[in-house]
Amino acid sequence: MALDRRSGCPINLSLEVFGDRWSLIILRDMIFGGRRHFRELLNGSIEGIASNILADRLKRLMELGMLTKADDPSHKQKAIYSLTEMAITLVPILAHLGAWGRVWLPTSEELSIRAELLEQGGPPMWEKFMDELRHEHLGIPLDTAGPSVRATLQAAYQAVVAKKAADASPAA
Amino acid sequence: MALDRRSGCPINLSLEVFGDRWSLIILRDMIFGGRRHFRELLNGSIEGIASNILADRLKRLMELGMLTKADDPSHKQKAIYSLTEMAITLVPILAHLGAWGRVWLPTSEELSIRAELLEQGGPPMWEKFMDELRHEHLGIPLDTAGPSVRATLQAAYQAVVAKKAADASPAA
DNA sequence: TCATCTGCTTGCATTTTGCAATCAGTTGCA
DNA sequence: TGCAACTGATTGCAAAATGCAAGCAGATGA
Repeated sequence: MALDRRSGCPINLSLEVFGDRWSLIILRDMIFGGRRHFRELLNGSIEGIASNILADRLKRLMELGMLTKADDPSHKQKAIYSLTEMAITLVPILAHLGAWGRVWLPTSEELSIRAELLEQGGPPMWEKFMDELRHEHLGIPLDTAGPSVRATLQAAYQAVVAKKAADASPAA
Repeated sequence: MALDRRSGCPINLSLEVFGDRWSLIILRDMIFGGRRHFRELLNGSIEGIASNILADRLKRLMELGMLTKADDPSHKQKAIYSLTEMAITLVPILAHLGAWGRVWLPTSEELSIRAELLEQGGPPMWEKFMDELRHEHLGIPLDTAGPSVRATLQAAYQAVVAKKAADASPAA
């Protein structure tokens, strides 16, 4: 499935790549959720993607050069999907998208804490995150130390979830 | 037409607002093309939007709070569409989208010059542009002087078109 | 008077989506 | 060895979205 090429406008072409309801959700789950397998993406999706749509989008994203697929040595039927540099450079767009949504839309607190931290971190944090993704997905050596950006975001998410649970049942 | 609310994730909610093939195209034409009327959007769209889709999206964007509609005093049948602050703050996202598309997708030279300038200008230029849009669409006083960002982008576009035409027929 | 323009609707064919069931092969465990 | 669970998908079908062409009533300008 190639691009429609309705026009050569960069915004239009970008929309033709991920201007649908699922492609960016899948990439979001791979980037921020660290998911690499079909089932992880299928069952881990809070939005509830259907398996045929997931299969179709993975195929399409591969054809567009956003993903690659490799055999998982631990299981003959498992496939590992990897982000390409093309997909990794979407991080700033996802950060902006999250920041905008957090301001204007009825987001939930626990799901928007990541967007908030990512916005506060700004371009330096995005760059660090992209380097981590390059390491994970492309095998490029990583020279930064300390906790990963994803782990930091994930910890903040867990903290909000824990706090909300504590608030809901204050009995010790 | 309200949000689906598949989840409270800010990225997901943003996609539910403009994660389709036309909403952002319409906003792009209003923001960068300065279009305010139905027919301008219909006939000026290089991607060729259909009139029923345009009508549906304008209605939806109004319901979502991205646009408002007012009577045009010059013509009893004309309506003027205006961007809200919610839509104006999409400028940085559109800038990133354009920058990403310019790198990774087969854009045309004349249609990507605006994205290039907008990327070079960075956040200061985006802020200036947003102030201009607030002036145009919300009536907020403008204190910056000099040529508008849109005029600058438009002039660059025209220059590329002229250059290409000259290259195609070099005879003086 | 009359062609043109205004925003927008209608009808209909095609495409995309969502949902549930299913598939063939692989694996881990008893 | 047997068998349930898991692997990445595919299939069939209904519902929804999209694309296209035509049309609409009222307003405007010459």
